Amino acid sequence: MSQRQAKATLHDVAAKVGVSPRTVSRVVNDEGGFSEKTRGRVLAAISELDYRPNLLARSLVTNRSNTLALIVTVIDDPFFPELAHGVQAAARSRGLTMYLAVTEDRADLEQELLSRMMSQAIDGAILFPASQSGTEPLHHAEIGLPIVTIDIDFDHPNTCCVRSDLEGGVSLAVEHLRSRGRKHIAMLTNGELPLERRRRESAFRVLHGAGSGYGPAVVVECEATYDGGYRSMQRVLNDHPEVDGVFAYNDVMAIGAVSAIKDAGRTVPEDIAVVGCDDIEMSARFSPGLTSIRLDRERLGSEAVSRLIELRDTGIRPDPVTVPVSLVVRESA
Amino acid sequence: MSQRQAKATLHDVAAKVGVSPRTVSRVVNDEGGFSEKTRGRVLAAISELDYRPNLLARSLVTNRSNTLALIVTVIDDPFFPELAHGVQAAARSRGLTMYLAVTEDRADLEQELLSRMMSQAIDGAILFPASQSGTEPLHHAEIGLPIVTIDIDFDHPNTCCVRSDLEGGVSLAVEHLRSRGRKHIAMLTNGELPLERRRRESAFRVLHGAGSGYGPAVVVECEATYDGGYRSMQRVLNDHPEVDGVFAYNDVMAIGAVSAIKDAGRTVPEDIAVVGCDDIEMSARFSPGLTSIRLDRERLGSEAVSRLIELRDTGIRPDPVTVPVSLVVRESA
DNA sequence: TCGTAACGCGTCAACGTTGACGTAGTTTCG
DNA sequence: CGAAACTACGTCAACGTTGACGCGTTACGA
Repeated sequence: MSQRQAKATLHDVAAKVGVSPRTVSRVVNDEGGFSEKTRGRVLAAISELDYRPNLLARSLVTNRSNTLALIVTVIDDPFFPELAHGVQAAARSRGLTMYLAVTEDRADLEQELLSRMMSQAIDGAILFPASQSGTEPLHHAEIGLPIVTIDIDFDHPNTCCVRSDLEGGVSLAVEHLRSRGRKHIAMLTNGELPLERRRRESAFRVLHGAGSGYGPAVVVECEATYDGGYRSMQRVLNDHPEVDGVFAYNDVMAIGAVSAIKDAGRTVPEDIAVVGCDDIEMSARFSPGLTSIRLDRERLGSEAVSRLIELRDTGIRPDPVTVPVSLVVRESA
Repeated sequence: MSQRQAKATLHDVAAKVGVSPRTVSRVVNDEGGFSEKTRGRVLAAISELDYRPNLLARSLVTNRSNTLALIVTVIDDPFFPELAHGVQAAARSRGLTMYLAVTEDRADLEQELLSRMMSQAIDGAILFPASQSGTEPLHHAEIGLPIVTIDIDFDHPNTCCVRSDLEGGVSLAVEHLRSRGRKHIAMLTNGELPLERRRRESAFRVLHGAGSGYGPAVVVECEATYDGGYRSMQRVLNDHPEVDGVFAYNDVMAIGAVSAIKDAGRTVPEDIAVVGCDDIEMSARFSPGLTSIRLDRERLGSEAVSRLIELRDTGIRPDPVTVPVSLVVRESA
């Protein structure tokens, strides 16, 4: 038997003070239009009854909840928790609460989450789209859920994109590897990702492919996990023994690759130099320290949040941004 | 100018079909009380108008949202994402959606989140309490938010606790270290944690303290981070050179400790054996592989979710559970 | 044949809040 | 001194849904 005392409402407070609920509402929202004396009495009653506004009812009428959601594919990859930090900080500084939701990289789950958020008057979503998600998120954008996507531009009015300069990252990585005397660079990438994300692959091919004086470009696709990196590195070692430099799609894969290289009895960076991407915290602690392309999570987070708010408030598509990346040199390359 | 077409409501569907909104509602919720013919026409209209129920309005009247929140202190520590997996799986299998929220171990943020969830008719929260959170969560439980806590028992009617057998874990770890011939075991623990979590410290002192034939027990408090583990291990190396075994509060700290040991020019496990706790995924990949006390996230997740639902539906406090732990032996001890 | 139950549906109020608007009473100012 | 503006409220409907209840038809068993 839970002795849950019924929650106090505006009416209860109003009755206690002897004013109308509307006046209490005005005090709660600090709208003005009440005397100082009334304000005092209302506030007293509020704290006495432990009144808390029902955000549900409020959202029902205002169609706004001051809540945003960050929807990511996985949280195993430490990059996403770190991104969540950035988003949370930006959201809080603007008075918004952030919820985090995980799609497990499944389009149906993504769909379901977006749908749910729409009908819960979540103000908007920052979405890292699932591999197979296609254009379904657009449907929600069309119906009115403002969506800011990360890295992938959906090119839709109620949508906006915040990207990292991944092509720039590819250049930084490849040029760094060259400056270390590497001639044969392989790229470990993620084949399940949507076309947009393949831009870095193109960038790599341009830099390092046939006709560049280097190459040919070795590009291996694999899952964006430690195991994926490990196995695809094994393949590279086997099929392309000439490779002396590796650029991985992300740090988790890079760490897997380093393990594979070590397990094959070769050394990093002497035999093969490795550069990752994301610069997750762990990379600095890994041994050897991982050289990586750093993505600026703070900046990504704040740009995404501010664009989401703009989208919500004006309905006008903000300009997309490209956040610069940087090279962090450690021992692995 | 976003061309957001107004969302369709029950009324719109009803008007289109020529029945009352109440009947449409019955079809949507599959309550029965309508003919097969009506059902068909309603469903047709629903898909034609792309009607989606407004969960907000529904929750306002039913006081239920089929949404639960997992509130954790941090997401940097990989244990929490892994726990989130367990909870998400359990929640989904019961038709609930999980949101994840982060308190950054701040009591005020925790407070705010709970408060927000209450007024958004979130069905309940699975809470990993912040260090300093005191008894404030109880306040929310009192007003009606079902809360399942992890590891820490608040002992309140509208609350329930799901624990790991951490004392058992301490025994497993200490006995394993002894079986490896270790005589002088240090424990790295987290001083900021609430009293309940200190139980493992007591367990350790009993097992290894004065009078046990071993000891004296060396217990060092530090932050539950990599750096915390690193620095406190440095202190141990300095102040207690006789120490040949270490049990850390969690794997992240253990990994920091291993790094400190290596940097001091000593070896793991030869000079000092290290056992962690949690058995996060990374521990298997770390070199040397970390021996650790494995907490069962799947089980924790499903126990927590089922208890939360029981609490919500019956209002009766379910029995608390203690989930067993196990020892995973790798190279570090 | 009639009473009764089941079916299929409608009506109405309520959930707790805010937007739009109205209205006394007071102040301001030309 | 009268019109206008302002202050401090109150009233009412609406947001979109569901719970409680009612009512006319049909079906069925005695």
